[in-house]
Amino acid sequence: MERRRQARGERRMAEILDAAADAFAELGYEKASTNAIAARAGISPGSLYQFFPSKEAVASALAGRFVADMRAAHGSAFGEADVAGMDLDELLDRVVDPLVAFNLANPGFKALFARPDMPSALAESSRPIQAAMLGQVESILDARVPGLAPADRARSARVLVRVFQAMTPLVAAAPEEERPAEVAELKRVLKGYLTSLSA
Amino acid sequence: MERRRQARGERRMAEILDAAADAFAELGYEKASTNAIAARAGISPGSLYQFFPSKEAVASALAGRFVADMRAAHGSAFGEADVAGMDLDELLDRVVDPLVAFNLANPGFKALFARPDMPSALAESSRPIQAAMLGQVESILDARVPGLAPADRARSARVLVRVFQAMTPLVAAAPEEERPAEVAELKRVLKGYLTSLSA
DNA sequence: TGAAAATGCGAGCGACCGCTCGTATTGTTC
DNA sequence: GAACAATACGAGCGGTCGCTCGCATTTTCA
Repeated sequence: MERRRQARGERRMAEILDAAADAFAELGYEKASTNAIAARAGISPGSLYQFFPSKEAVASALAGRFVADMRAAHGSAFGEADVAGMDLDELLDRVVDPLVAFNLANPGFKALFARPDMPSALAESSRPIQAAMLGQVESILDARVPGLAPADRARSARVLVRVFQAMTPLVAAAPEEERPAEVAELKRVLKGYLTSLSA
Repeated sequence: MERRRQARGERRMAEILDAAADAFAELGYEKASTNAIAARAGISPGSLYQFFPSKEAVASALAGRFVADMRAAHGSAFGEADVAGMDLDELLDRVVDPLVAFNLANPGFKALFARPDMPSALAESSRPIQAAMLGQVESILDARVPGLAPADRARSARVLVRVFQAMTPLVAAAPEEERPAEVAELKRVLKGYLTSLSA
């Protein structure tokens, strides 16, 4: 079902995803109309549909690109060093800072991944990264809190991811000089919870 | 600008708010159309607009009713007893349990309050709820952590409310037998953060 | 009892949505 | 350069949305 793409077409697709990320960030998924996305990309509505069969497909492709970008930029920082022995503050710095930076650098990201009411195909696209993040967090938990039962570990991982997702918009919305303080609070929440788990 | 209402009109307004709460809970704010709300209330679209000038006004009135209901049901538990001297676990029980119960008993509530990404129109309508919650939490913080600077206190209140908002859907989505465990995790997060603030 | 006010109706307006289609242009292949 | 695929256009389709308006019915009150 794949059609032959020209180099120009590949470029167009990237431009469309850029425009979609912009529009999603500024307007949210629902209010970012396909015509508006096309206009931001400097093309006609019809041209958008030369490359993506639906609005959902655009979002899905954008989600895929976010996943790839995140893996490329920060994937290694997640699970490589000796998590078990590291100072808790340092561990939090190593995990939280790159993720916060990615969220700030990609404002459209949260519109696609931090939503409770997502279109089904969109939820499907975001499942890999959700699962990956949960898995990484679970492996960290496994190293830091060895006595945890699997069900409790899974639940705690969900809690940690959820707290991060909830706090990130607070960080992004804060004026720039307030951000370090907001990030510190995010880490404080996570640290308090992790400390409580170890006790 | 107020018009004279008959008793029937007051009843209708309550029915419309009931229908709106239903529709918001089931469909979310955006997809709950005013015609659908009117249909659920058993009236015509025109009749709905006899009582509310816009969809946002319906949401705003519903938010107001939620605040009143919450105050009536659990308001006393929030700020009356000696918050300062109370055991932290007991304080959390007294604050969290009624709020969780209210959320579970009023499924439409989370569409107005516990939604991480709030459209601007909705944000305005739900501000009374947010303001009420922040104020209560700030007064508790004032009693429990007296050394906190006003700006830090406000920030911490935002963090606590945000965490609660983020965790509540997790509680609501969990199967009934899992809920106590999820609530316990919610309290654990809040306790860890509060403990960290006092240190 | 009769006029005025409040309540009730529902077809439909104007705006916008995701998306299509006929057609024109550009690029590739031989 | 001819044949064909890929790219580009934009008016407009079918549909939904929040909301209106002309008009019928019920209630209030003098």
